[in-house]
Amino acid sequence: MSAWPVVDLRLRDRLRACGVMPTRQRMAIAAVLLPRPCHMTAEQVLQQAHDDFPELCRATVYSTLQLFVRHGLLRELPVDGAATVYDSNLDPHHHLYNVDTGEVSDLPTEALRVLGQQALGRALGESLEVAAMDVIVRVRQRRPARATA
Amino acid sequence: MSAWPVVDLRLRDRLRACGVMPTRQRMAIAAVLLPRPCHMTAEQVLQQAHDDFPELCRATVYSTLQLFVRHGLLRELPVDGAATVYDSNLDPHHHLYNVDTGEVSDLPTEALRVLGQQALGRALGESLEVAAMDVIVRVRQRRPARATA
DNA sequence: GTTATTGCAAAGGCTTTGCATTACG
DNA sequence: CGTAATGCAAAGCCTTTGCAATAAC
Repeated sequence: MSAWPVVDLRLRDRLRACGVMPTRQRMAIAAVLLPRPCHMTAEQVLQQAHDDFPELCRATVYSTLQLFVRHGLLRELPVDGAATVYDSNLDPHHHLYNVDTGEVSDLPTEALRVLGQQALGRALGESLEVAAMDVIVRVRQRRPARATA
Repeated sequence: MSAWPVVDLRLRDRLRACGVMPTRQRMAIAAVLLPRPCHMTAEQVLQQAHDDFPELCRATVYSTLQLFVRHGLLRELPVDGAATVYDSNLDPHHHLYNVDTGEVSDLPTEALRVLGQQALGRALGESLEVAAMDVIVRVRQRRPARATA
C-alpha cells in the first residue's frame, strides 16, 4: 500500500483547483502532460504514462483527456489528421503543423497578429459567442518541383 | 449508352484544366461540390451525388475528394470532429465552426486580418515553406451558466 | 454504504486497402 | 491492348460505450 509513486503536490493541487479529483490514474496522465508545454495524442500519453502506471487503461486515458479539456487543463487542437492532439500550453498562442511529419509546435502570439476579433464577436449577435480561435500554419518540406499523383 | 446525365461543360473543362480526367463519377462529385461554395463531408457528397449516379461507390468518393484536394479543386478543413470537411471555396478566407451543430460557414477575409505571415514565412528558413494557413473561429450557443461534468 | 472512477472488451464511425472488373486512350 | 479508374468487401485506425469490479468519500 506504500508503493505509491512520488507525486507532484503542486500537480495534485492544480487538479483539485480545477475541480478534478486527483486519482492515481489522473495524476499519472497529468504528470505526462501538464508539467511543461507539449502536444500529444492519446496514444502517446498512454505509452508514456505506462512507465509509471502499467495497469493504466486506454479508455481511461481517453476519458481523462476529455475531462481535462472540459476543466480547462488542456486544449484540443484541430490539426487535421487521424488522432486528436492535446496541448498543455494554455497561454494564447498559435500553431505550426508540419504536414509531412505530423509534428506540432507552438508559435508565440506575437508571431502573428489577428485583427478584428472583437468586431467579430459583436457581429455574432446575442445567440452565439466565440468559444475559441485557432490559427494553424501548415508547413511542409520545401520541394523544388511537384510530383503528380 | 445515351442515358448520360446533362453535364456542365465548364465543369468538365475545369477538371481537365486541373489535370483531372473527367470520368462520370468525378463529374457527379464535382457537380455536387464545385458549382458554388460549400462545405461537405464525404458522406454528404455521396448522398447528394447518389441522385444523379446511384451506382457511385463510397470508396470512389473518398479517393476522388483526395484527388480534388491534390489538384487544387478543393480545400480540406481542419475543423475537429469525426469527419473531414471539404470546402469548395478556393478564395482566401477564414471559417466559423459551430461546435454545437458542427456547421461550418465562411468568413470573408476582411473579417479578420492576420499580420506577420510574410515574416513568418521568412523565419521558417530554407527547408520549410508555408503550405496553408487556417483560421478557425469556434463559436457556440451562448449559455448563461455552465454545467459541471 | 453510496457515489465516482476504472478496466475490459466489444462496438462504432470514418477512412483506406487489395483485388478483380470495367472503362478509357 | 495497356493503363487508369471503379466497385466491392474487408480491414484499419481512433474513439466511445456498457457494464462489472474497484476505489473513494
